[in-house]
Amino acid sequence: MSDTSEDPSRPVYARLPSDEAEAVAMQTELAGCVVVADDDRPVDTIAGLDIAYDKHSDAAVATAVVLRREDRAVLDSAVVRGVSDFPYIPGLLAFRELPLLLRAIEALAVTPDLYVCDGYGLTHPRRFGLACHLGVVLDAPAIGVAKNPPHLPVTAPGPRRGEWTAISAGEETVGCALRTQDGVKPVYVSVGHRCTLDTARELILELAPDYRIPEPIRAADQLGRRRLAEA
DNA sequence: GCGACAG
DNA sequence: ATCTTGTCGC
Repeated sequence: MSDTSEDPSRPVYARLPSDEAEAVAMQTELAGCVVVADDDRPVDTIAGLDIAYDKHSDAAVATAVVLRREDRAVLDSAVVRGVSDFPYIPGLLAFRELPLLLRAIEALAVTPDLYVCDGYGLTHPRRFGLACHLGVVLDAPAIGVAKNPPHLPVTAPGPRRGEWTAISAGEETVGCALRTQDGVKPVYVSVGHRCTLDTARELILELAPDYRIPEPIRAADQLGRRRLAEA
């Protein structure tokens, strides 16, 4: 069902910003587009996204894996090899990863109801992490799940699966630390676009029944490393 | 006040 | 992200 005849629907990435200042300006402007509210449509399919990098070459493999929420079965997946044209700069991860992730998403045959990104959503210095950027560009529900905490005061949640604490920046709540398994380090969940933090937190917990990392991201991560090791 | 910030 | 084995525990 993918029609590649035309897609001027990505003005944001007609070109990458030429320097940090421009990137920051883009984020600051786009941050106003983020919607923090749940859609009416139910979430039945979720896509996990990730990028694996080769150790010595500049090769990168972006993966998108769509899982059925009901049983977390894999419904579809896409892999795309490429190179990042932007370096990793704290706070500007989206400019490094989004182009490749979008290509992987385009290669999917199934359009997921929601995307789960590896990294921050609103838990970002300018409230516009990778998950927000992806969500706004696709105008789709998105959630960010990071393995490391932001430089904000974070109170450790209780030791049991499901326990969590809110993460605030000033007066606003920008995310939460969520314990997805008993006794493991928490993951940091934040809204990317078109969903609420409560929904994001509940969904991520539901999607992580056996491991610390939620299944969508875990599946994408594993697929990426496999394909990187193969060819 | 300055600097620290996902992958 | 990536470099890296065995080992402790359920």
